[in-house]
Amino acid sequence: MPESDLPDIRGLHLFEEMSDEHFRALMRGSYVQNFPPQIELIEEGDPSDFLHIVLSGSVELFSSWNGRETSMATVRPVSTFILAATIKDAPYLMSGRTLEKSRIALIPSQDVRAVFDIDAKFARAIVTELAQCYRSVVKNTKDLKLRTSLERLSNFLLRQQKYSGGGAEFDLPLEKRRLASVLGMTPENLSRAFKALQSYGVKVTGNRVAISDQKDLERFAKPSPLIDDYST
Amino acid sequence: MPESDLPDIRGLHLFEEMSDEHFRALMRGSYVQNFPPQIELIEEGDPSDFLHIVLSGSVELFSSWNGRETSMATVRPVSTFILAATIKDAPYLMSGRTLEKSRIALIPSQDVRAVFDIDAKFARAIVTELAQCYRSVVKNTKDLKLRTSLERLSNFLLRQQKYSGGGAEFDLPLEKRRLASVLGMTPENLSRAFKALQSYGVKVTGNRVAISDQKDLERFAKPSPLIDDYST
DNA sequence: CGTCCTTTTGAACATTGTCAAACACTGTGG
DNA sequence: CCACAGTGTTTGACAATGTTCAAAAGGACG
Repeated sequence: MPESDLPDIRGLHLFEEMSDEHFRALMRGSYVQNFPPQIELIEEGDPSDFLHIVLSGSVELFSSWNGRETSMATVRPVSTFILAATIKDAPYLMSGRTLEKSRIALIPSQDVRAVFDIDAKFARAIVTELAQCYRSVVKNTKDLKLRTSLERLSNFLLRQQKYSGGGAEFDLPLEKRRLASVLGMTPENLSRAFKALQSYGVKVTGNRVAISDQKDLERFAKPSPLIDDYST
Repeated sequence: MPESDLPDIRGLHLFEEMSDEHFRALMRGSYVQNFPPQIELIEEGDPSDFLHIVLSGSVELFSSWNGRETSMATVRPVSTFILAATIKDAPYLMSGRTLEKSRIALIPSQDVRAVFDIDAKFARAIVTELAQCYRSVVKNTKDLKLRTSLERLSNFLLRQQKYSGGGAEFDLPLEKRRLASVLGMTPENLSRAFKALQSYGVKVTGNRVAISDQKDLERFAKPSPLIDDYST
């Protein structure tokens, strides 16, 4: 592991408060690697040998069953993925592939578990991160079960808008086909959903989204902090 | 907290390995209460003052949005719920109500967090439990996004059969209307789905399910350990 | 300029939800 | 014991939603 990568990793919530000694112990067996786009880093069902950290680029987590595939989440820098599998020493539940050229750190899972047991600060950070992940998935389930696809799209746009600074215009950070998969619908259906949102003042040109009547869209989308807030 | 309840709680994975001293510290501020059926114990959005443990009976976790409601999970003895909210000191994401007469232990969230920081065994147990919960929700999301309602029902039946001992006949442990909500469909749709499964050898009489052609149902349902196994 | 891939559109189809009514089951009070 | 109310379940007709398939249109890139 090159020295130059250490600060990025050390700066993560997960590693910020732990002792230097334990941090070095973790990094000793770790390494950092550059991957081209569209590389499958992990496959669901594989044993969880490494905790992964996205240092740059982005990684899509997805799952397959019976010939179908769905996008579960997108991991952006700097954050970890498959923490739960690492902790439980259980097989991955999701596959992961790079979306673009990405720099990924790999930390041996058994080291993570070992340091967890001797460093209370690290343990606290892990449990906080994991609780955060859990709550995100619960919110996603609520989104899926309580809303129609049009409502999911509307709220996605509002979340994205907020994340992009809150302006009336912003860019979609992913392909529409993958957005469709994230939202649990087909690309065709998404295309029609965008069209249907025109009546609420949403205009889409390529990846650019313009919201002309904020209040109207919000009245339709009815965003809720218990579903749409990333942080809490 | 009556002495007689302590062994049940102590026997939970979560509290099994921690020191006696810390366990007593946790129990000091806790109490146990009996609730009649259909009592709302917690409401989504409320601050998470207590970690809840179901000692007997059962509790349904559900969520609402825009006048709709969906059942998220059923908690059976002896297990905890809303662990993530307790850890993060964040509002509940789900509401909880008793389904039957139930005995519930309440442990102050701040005590849980305090003991977490000083008892490594307890911390380890919490993180394992939380990782387990996380993986359950991920599996549920895969179930929802990758399968049709008929496939979800089929796999639910196979899981339930396994859980009931594996015999060709078993009872549904919940009302059909709630099963429908758990599976993300309407009661009417569930009723028709049961009828459609007749062609795969599934017969339903009241709450009793009989599977006459196991292989045929499995060929249709295609259960996967990465979606349907509770334990891993 | 072609080629490849994504996105959009249209039409047919499948699935699921809604509404209303009938039916079944349970427990109550006469 | 039975009538009855209340609730859960099933059924049918219909509407809304979502998917599939095929084809056209648009963009990115050599």
